Amino acid sequence: MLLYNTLTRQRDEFVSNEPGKVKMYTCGPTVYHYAHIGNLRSYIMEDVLEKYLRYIGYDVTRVMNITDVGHLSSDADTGEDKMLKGARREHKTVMEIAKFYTDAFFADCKKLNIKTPDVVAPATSCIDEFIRVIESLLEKDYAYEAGGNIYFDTSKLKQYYVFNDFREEDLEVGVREGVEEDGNKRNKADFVLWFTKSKFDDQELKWDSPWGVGYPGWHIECSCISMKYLGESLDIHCGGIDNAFPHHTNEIAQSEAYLGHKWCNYWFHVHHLNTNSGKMSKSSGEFLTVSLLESKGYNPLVYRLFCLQSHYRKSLVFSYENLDNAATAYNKIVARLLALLKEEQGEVDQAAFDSLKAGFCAGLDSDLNTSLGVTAIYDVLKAQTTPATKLALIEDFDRVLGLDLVPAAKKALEAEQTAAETASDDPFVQEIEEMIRQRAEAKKAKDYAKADAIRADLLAKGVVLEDTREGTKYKIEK
RNA sequence: GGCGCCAUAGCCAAGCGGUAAGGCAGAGGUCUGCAAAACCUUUAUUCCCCAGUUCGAUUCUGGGUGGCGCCUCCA
Repeated sequence: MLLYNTLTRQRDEFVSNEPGKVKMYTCGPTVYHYAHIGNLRSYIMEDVLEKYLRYIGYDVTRVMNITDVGHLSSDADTGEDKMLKGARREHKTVMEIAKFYTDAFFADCKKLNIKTPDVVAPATSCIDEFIRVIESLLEKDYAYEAGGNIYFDTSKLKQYYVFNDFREEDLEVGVREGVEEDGNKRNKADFVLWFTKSKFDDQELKWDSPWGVGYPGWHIECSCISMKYLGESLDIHCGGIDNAFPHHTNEIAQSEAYLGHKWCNYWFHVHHLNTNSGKMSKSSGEFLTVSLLESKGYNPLVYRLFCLQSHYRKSLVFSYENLDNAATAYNKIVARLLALLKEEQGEVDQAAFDSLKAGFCAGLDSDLNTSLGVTAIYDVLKAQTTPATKLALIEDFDRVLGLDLVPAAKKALEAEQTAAETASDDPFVQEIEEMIRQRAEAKKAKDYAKADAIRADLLAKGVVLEDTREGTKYKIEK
């Protein structure tokens, strides 16, 4: 398959280091708050990538970190740790906060059909590895101590800016409000590997190290966790586009300085979900969560479909209008599948199956074009083939798309059957059926005023009527 | 200021040099007393603008314009 690689800035044919196997790393969430649906867009698209690689036969090992320490809110050592800030806000310990939001994150993932990675490692579980790598970087002279902290020396690298053609003199430090420059740095781009000087007395997470009691910098965790579980070479590293610089740039710097060879071949970056007012972030703007969408009556998988209809490398604007659009599309697909389930199934036509499957793969092979993957669903629904073939294909595609389309249709079918079974002895249902009977008589007698009155009466009781060719059907709305 | 991504109908969106997929919404039709649903048909002479390359450009190149992102909180 072709995959856009931020490192080469083009679509490269994907070739794994070891035939048939893929080692994949994902930057996980910082667990001081709920994930918003913009964060989750990245995880959805990465999930599709992982599932597609498995679909085309790769044995994938995927690792994700949980950032539960070490994110400062400013450049210098004066900022507040985000975890601590969250803890203080909610009067809990840092570890309680981390546990709570880690659980919340995976609960959201489950609702969105995002598979949990094979390995999930909290940063706080790998402190020994961080220290070992930092010690090695110091020995190799890639790091230095200043003002009590350990810094990575970016001037020791042949090429530091791998994703962007930045020139150091053009970088503006402190362009954002509240960011101060750290005077301990030898070079503008240097970054902290280990902090020993915490400005806050109640810093809860501290570990002993050769340089004093402290805590790790932000970037070291991803490098170390990846190497701990996936070894010295990585096939694909995923994350949001905003992480390309400085986070991923720094990961490459420290990892390759430590290893002495190339570390990761493909860099997969998902672009942002925006609102009309710009980027959605944890610290500003509208904060949309999966729970919020659910409370407004949306199936979380509708949001997944919304994301899949766009390409991961395009910024996507969220609006309820567009989400409604996706909801209608989702429900229509499920309704068509429900109709297929009720038909005579027939045999699976292998030739049709293979040709439609090839269409689906052609889309995803082309830099994970999920929009074409969704189009493949419609191609199947419109195809001249048996219901069994169509259902088998949609179920097959769903191994990648994760929309639960056939299960949703089966559930609807079951609900219909259960309703039909229990209907006969439910007095409310008997009443409805009696009224429908009276309405049919009124219609026959062309007494439409009475027929409409009965319909209005039923509507008031929450019963919606539909006249179909097979007779009058009703739905009880809750 | 520097660097990068993007621009296709009312909205979302595909398209990778050969004459504009798909979805949602809309319109017309079948069915219907009406409504709803379902099904069928239909909706961009043109892809932000200006040059250039080419037999041919939405696709490539250069220059604009506009939107978004990054430049030590961020997915």
